[in-house]
Amino acid sequence: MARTATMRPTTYDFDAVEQKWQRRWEEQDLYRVAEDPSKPKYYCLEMFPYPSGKLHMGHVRNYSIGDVVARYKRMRGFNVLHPMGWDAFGLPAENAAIQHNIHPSPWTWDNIDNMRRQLKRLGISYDWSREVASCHPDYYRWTQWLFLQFFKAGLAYKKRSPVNWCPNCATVLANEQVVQGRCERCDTPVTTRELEQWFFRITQYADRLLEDLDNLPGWPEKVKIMQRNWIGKSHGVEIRFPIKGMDEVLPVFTTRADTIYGATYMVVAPEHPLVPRLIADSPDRAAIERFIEDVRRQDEIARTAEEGEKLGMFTGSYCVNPFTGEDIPIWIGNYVLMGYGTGAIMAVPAHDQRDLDFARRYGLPVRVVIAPKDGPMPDAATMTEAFVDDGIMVNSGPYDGLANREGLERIADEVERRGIGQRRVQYRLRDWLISRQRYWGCPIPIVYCGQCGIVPVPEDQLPVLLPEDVAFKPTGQSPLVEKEEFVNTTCPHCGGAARRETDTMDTFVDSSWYFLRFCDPHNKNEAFARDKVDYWMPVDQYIGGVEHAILHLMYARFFQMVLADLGLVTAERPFERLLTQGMVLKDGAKMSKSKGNTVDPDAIVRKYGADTARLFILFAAPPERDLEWSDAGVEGAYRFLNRVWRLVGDLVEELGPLPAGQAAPGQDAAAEDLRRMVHRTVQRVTQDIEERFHFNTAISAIMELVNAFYLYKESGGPRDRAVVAEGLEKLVLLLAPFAPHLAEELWEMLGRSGSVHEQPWPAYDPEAVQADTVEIVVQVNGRVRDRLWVARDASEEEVRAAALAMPKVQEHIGGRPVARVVVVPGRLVNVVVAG
RNA sequence: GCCGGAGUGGCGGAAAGGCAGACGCGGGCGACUUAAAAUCGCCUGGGCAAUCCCGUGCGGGUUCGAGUCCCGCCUCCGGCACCA
Repeated sequence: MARTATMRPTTYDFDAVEQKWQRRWEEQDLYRVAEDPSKPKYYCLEMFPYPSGKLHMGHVRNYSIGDVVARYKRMRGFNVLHPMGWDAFGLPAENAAIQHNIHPSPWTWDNIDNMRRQLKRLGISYDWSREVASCHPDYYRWTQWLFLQFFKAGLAYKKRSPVNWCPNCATVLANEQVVQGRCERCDTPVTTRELEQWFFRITQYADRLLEDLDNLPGWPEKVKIMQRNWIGKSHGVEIRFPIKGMDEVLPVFTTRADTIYGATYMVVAPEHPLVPRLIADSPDRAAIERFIEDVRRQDEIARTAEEGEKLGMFTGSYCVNPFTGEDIPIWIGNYVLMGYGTGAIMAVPAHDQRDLDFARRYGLPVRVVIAPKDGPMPDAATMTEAFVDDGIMVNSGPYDGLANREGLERIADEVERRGIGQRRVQYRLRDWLISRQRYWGCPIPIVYCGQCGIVPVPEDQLPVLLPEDVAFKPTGQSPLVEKEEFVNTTCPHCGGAARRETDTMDTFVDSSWYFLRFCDPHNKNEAFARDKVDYWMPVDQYIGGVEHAILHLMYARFFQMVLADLGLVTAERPFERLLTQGMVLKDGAKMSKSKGNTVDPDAIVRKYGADTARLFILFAAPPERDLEWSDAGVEGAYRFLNRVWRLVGDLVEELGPLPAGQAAPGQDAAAEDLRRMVHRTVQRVTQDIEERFHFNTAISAIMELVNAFYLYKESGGPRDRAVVAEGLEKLVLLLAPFAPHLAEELWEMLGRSGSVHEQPWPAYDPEAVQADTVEIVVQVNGRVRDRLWVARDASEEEVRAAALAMPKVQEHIGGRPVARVVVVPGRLVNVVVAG
C-alpha cells in the first residue's frame, strides 16, 4: 500500500532488540521471585545441565520449552520459580585434567561461565540469583550433610562388593564407563574385584517407590513402566533343599514352585558362599576353581555379548528334592547371578529356556511336568523350546491334573506347612552404590579410626573440602589417595590418628536434591529452610530428556521420600508433572560430535537471533516427539517474526496510537471476521498450552492470525481502529512466551508501558468466537458431495431438509430410498441410502 | 527375547470417530522492480482434465462414517536384557 511507510526496513535488528530487552530485564530483576503466600505458586524446572562447556540443541530445546511454561504461568498470575544451576561434578572434568593438564575446577568454572552467557543470550527467564553449582562447597557441604542424615537413619552403609576393575588403569570403573566389557578409555577387558563400597539402602523403599508411581498421573506412562520394570517386583517362594551328606540347606528362589517335580538339577552362582564346601570332595576341584576364576574374569564381557553362552560344571554334591525325594546334582553355572534371589536356582529345563539350553549342553535330564491345555505334549527327549505357558500339572504326584496356577499355591502352602521355606517377594532393584574412586566429586564425610572404626564427620566440621592443589597423573587413580594432608586426619571421636574416606559420591547424589536447594539457595545454616521448601515444593512441571527416566528420576523420588520420612520436607513426591522431551535429530540421527551433524546454537543465534531459534524449535514438533533440524525451517521462523514486526509497525504507523482494551463487534464484515479470528486464536493458543503443551499448534494458530491480519490490511478497506488495536494487543501477548524479546519490542511499539511479561494472559469472549452461520458438510453414504451454509442455531430438521433439497445430493441418491439421515449439529449431514 | 513409541504429500508436521494433509518448508505463477533480492498475493497429494476415482505401513473387522476404535501382521526408533 502506498500510504504505508516506505522507508522502514523489512527486517528488524534482532541483535539490538534482544540485547536491549535482556539488559532491561536484568536491570529490573524481572524474573526474581520470593515466597508470596498471597499468590498461587508455580515451580517450573528444567533438568540442570552438566557444564560440558557449550550448549547443544537439546539444551536449547529443553530450556525453550521450560521458558514457555514459566512465562505463560507468570502471565496467568502465578508466582513462578524458574531457577537454573549446574550439575558440576563428574568425570569429563577429570578427563580434561589428564588430557589438557588443566585442573577440573577452573575447567568447570570456565565452562559454567560460557554456558551461563549462552543461556542469558537465549533470554530464558531464570531467576539467576538462585543459581547453584553442585561442585561449590556451599552446595556440597549440604550434600555431605544429607549423606550423614542417611547414615544416621541406617540408610547409608558400607559393604564389600564386586566392582568393575580395569587392570591397565588400575582403577574402578562405573558401569557407564564399561563399553562392551572393555574400559572406555584404554579398551582393556574389564574384570571384577571386591572392594569396600558405600551404598544407599534404596531397596528398603522398593515397594513404596513402586506403589507411589500410581500417584503420579502427571508423568508419562512410558517412564512409569520403565521404573516399574527396573524395580522388578516378583512374587515367589523360597525353598530350602537339604544338601546330601552335609548339615546344610541350599535355599532357592522360584516364581514357578508349580514346576518343582520337574527340577532335575540345581545351579549355584560361581560366587555362592557354599561353593568351597560343595566342591571340597570333587576330584575336579582344581578345574572347577579355574572355571570360577574364568567366569569371574570374563563376567563383564560375557554379560554384554549377546546371548552369552551358558557354561557350568558339576560340583560333585547333591541335594534332595523335598517333594520327590530324589537326589539331584548341584552345578555351578555362569548364568545364575549372586545378586538376585538366593544366588541359587532349581533348574526345570522343560519349563525354562535357560535351564533347557544348559541341560542340552551338558546332557542333563528333562522332565515335563506341565502339559499344554490344548495341543500336543512336548517331548522331553527332543524339545528345544521350553514350555513356559500355563497348563495342567503332570508327573507331579498328588498335584496331577491341577491347573498349574492352583498347584503353585498348593505347593507353596505345603512348603510353608513343612517349614522348608516360605512365600516371599523379590525385587530386581539393588541398593544404590554411591562410592566412586574419583577426585572430582563430593567427598564422603567419613573417617576411619583404628580404635572407633567408621566415624561420621561431625556436622559442624562440614564441609569436608576437596583439596584443590592436587596433581593429575594418568594413573587412573584418584589424586585424593596420595594427598597425605587430606587422607591423614584425627578421629572426631577419640582424637587419635585416622584416615579419611578417599572415595567421592556418585554425581547422581548431587542431583537428587538440587530442586530443594533452589528453594533456599543461600542458606548458610541449613540445606534448606523447611518453610521455603514447603512453599515451593513440589516442582509443578519438570522437563528434561528421557535418558533420565530411570536413574535420576528414581533417585530423586527416593531422596524426597526419605527426607519426608525424616521430617525435613512435607511433600513426598518431588515432581508433580513430568515432560520428557524428544531428541534433536539431524538427517534422521541424533546430533553428536562423533557423527559430525551438530548445529551450534551460538551460530544460529548470531545469524537469526534467540527468538527465531526458540520459535523454530518449538514449532517444528510437539515437545515429546523427536525433532528434525531444518535450516530452511529456521529461515521460515525468522521470516514469520519479521512478518509480525512489519504488521505491527505498518499498522501503528498508519493508524497512530491505538486504544487499549476490548473491542466492540466490528464495524463491517471484514472487521468482524478479523475480530472473531482474534478471539478464536486466543482460545486455541490457550488450550494448546494449557491442556496439551502442544506449542507447535499454538504457534501455527498465531501464524494463521497473522495471515488473517495481512488479508485485512492488504485489502485496503476501511479500518476498524478498535478491532485492530485489540487484535494487535492480543497477538503480541500470545507471542510473548514464544518470542519474548520481539514481544517486548512490539508492546512498546503499540505504545504500551511495562513489560509485556507482566501483563495478564489475554482473555477471549466466547460470544465473539461464534460465527452467525456455519458450514455443514453434506455426505451421501459417507462421501462428501456438497456443502451447506446454515444459521448457527438451525434446528436438526432444518438442516436435514436443506441438505436433502440440494441437487447434488438428489443426484447421488439417484431415486433410491433414504434409509437414514445422520445430522451432527454444526458439522455435517450424512444421507444413507441402500445399495 | 521382553517392554514402550512411531509409520500420513517432495520434507517437518495438523486432524482427541465427522471435509485427510491446518501451519511451515520446498516448488510454481503473478504483483512491485530497469533487474535481482526482499516483500505482498494466488496455486501446489496422485490419477494429463473432471462435478469422477484413488489415497494415512499391510490384511481383516466394528460403525451411517475410521488416520483415529478392535483383531492379526510388517518396518523403523528407544529402553531393559541370563532377574529364576
